[in-house]
Amino acid sequence: MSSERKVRVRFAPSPTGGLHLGGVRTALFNYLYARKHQGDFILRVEDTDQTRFVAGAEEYINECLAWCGLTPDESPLKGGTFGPYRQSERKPSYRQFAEQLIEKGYAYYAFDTAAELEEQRKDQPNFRYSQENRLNLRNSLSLSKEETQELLLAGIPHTIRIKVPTDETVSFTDMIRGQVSFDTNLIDDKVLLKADGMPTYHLAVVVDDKAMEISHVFRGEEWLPSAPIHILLWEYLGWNEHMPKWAHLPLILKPDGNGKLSKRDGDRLGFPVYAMNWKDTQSDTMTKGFREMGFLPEAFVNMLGVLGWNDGTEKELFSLEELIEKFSVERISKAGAKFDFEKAKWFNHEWIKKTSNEALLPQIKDVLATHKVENVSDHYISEVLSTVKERLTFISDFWEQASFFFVQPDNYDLTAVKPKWSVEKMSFFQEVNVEFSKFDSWDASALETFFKGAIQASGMKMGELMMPFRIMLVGGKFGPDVFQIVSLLGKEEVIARVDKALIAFSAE
RNA sequence: GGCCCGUUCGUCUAGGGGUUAGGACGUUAGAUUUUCAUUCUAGAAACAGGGGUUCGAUUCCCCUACGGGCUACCA
Repeated sequence: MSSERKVRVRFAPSPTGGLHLGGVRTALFNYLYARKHQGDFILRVEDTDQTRFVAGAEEYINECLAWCGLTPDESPLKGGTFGPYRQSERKPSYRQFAEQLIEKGYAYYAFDTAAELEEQRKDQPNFRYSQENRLNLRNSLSLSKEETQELLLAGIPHTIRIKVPTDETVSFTDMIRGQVSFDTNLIDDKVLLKADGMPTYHLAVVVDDKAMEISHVFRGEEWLPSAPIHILLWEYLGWNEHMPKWAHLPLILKPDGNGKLSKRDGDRLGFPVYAMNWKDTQSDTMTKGFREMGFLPEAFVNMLGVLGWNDGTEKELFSLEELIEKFSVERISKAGAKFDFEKAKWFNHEWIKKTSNEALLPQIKDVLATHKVENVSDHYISEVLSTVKERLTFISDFWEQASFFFVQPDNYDLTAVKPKWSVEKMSFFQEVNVEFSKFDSWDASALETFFKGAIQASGMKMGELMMPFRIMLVGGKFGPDVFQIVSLLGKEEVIARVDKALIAFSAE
């Protein structure tokens, strides 16, 4: 948080509830650019539209960013020298700028009510409030000065609209797309200040970005069509030399059909779309998040970082620090990217493998706790984790992959044992169990040698006894190497499990 | 409808006037693991179409098609 910094970048979500993948990626690219250039990363909340404001959303956004490691230097909760960081708290300043534009002839009062305009649109589907028809509508351009004053003094509700010029071209350089041009005749006179005195996004971003000395704007491609409005505003307000550089990020698209990825797609296709669980108190619905699903923040950030960006090499696994180091705007692709949950899972798998047991331990303990497993030593959990780590896609898979290390199997896959079960096998295991009890050092390879030797001595086949042994220990045909399991479980436990299973196997 | 942006394997992408068009996810087949998963190896799989420019175009230009976005007193 230092105002001398040249690069100041902001992430400005609207607190409608939940933080979408696309939102996090926008935040990430903002963050990467800021850090890459030793600049500031700012969180501003755009809550001008009260009807869409959701309580608790601000804290939620903060938590999401913190989880991803994208902690803002300035934010509504943290403060900073350019506050306030909530748009709704900046209300007084907006009107002043809108009126300044009117004085300069770049904007005007419009008295048409929402209902009247609605009526117009009914008749003409292509209706636009623009230079073509603004003189036929009720505003300070078509009305006389006196009439306008009268209406204003009478307190008639009105908006302030930008007066878009005729026959001009607005062009600008987008850091991702290059030169982009718009014909002003095709741009409508957007509302700048609403009848309730609140600014629209168009006025607010420009005023706020100027006030907060924002140097670079990274936002979704959906904002490209309104960029000319913003550029006009920067010029009209006389701030041309402070205008930020623009970068319109490609969108994240639905995996199957067409269109932007939405919350509904996640529900429909069975994957999260929000960074963290979001509980909508109004509808009392819970939307699942990546965090709660068992994603590591490193994997989540990595996945988003390379969705529409790469460093030009074949490297795909990046930590946040590496992303900062390698990041360059020029390498952001122009086309939208369909979200692929399979690949997202792969990233998580890779990151689980990369992460140390110590770092994973707290989350593993949480998983165990949900299954009422407590009072297990960290050392033991860590040992178990080492044996099953590479089998995990999500942290929550730990239970499925390793529950038998903590609780005895209750059910056995008897169909795999029973048909070939025999008195010989029964007595083999009884004898082996006796031998087990005589072991002093409980070492995996020594046990393996012993067990295999015993099988040979019995004259039975290896496979006929290995499989039942496995099932005795874990309950089914799965899991890591048998003797690794044996050694981890410990002498007492193995003997107990064999005894227990023997009863189950011989029962009818 | 209008405007803007885009288009390389199914998906994410690398590449770039002359390449066997590379990688990853997924998929298929083998190997390993006397289980399952992992892992390893191999395979199938792409330059939207049509015109130019050029000795040569997937790469540059134009058109078409397709996809996406925007077209609110939402952001």
